[in-house]
This record gives sequence, C-alpha cells and structure tokens, in this order.
Amino acid sequence: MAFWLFKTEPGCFSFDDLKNRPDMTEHWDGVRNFQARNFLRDSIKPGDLILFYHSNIPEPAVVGIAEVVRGGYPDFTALDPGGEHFDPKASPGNPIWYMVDVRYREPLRKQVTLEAIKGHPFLGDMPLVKRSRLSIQPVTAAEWQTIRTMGGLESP
DNA sequence: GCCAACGTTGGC
DNA sequence: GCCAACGTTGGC
Repeated sequence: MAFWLFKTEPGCFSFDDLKNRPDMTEHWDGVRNFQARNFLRDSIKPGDLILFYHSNIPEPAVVGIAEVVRGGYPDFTALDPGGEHFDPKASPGNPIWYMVDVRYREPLRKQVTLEAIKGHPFLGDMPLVKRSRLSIQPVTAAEWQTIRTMGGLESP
C-alpha cells in the first residue's frame, strides 16, 4: 500500500465534487504528463491512499483523503476527438495515457495549506515544495502521517 | 494577470 | 541528439 498526492483545481473538480459523485467515485482522467502517467500506469494500486490537494487558488491546500479503487487502465478521453483531452497519437492499441478510479474517503478536519507544508521541517522534500508542477506525486509514510496529524486526524 | 519553472516539440 | 521556441502549470 502506497501514498500519493493528487492535485486538482477545485474550480474544475473539487473534493466536494468527488463526494457528490455516484458512489463517491470518479475517473482520474486527463493527466497528460509522462511522469505522472507512469505513476498511474505502473505504481498506483487499489487500496493506495491519496492526499487530495487543491491548486491554483489563493490558498492552495490538502483538503481531504481519497483512495484508489481501480488501478491504471487506458484513459479513453484521449481517443475522443471532440474532448478537450484528445490526443491524436493515442489509439486503442497504444493508449499512451492512463487513469485510475478514486473514491472519496474523509475530509481533513482542517486543511493543510501549502504555506504550512513549506514551513514544516519534515515536509521540505516533498515534490509539492521542490517541483510544484507535478500533478501526481508519491508521498512517504512519514509525510502522510505528518499531514494527517496537521489536518486534525488521528492515526491511520 | 504575471511570470518563473519546466515539459514538449520540431528543425537542424 | 541538441536546443530554441513554445505551451502549460501553478504560486503569488
């Protein structure tokens, strides 16, 4: 079981939006970055846990926890010529892009802001701090527990 | 809305 | 295979 951080712009898709999906579950599609794709395709497995992060807002923050309910499979939105995630190089035989399914789990009691993460001595090596643009990032067990605690949740 | 960082593309 | 041009992300 592994830990991840998934970023999303809440104006596009928020943690509450996930909560309001049927079965609180949604496809995590549209990722078009190769490093993030590799995580989706190769490493992210059902049962893994996700820090749900809101980006591109005045106070970016981790707001909740989700879980992976289906591991990497081809992202069919790349095959839809009318869709905004269409990739003309993708085909059913060579999907290129992958997605997973995620399910809402629980909100943090208080959100953990990027500012707080940057200010915490244990969290300075997170890609969020060092390479902010990567939209899907691995999280260590220590980072996971630190952020859970900062968010007001008890141990796993 | 600006702009730095950085990933991708394409000419050579 | 280099690297300049370009596009995108995301903090501020």
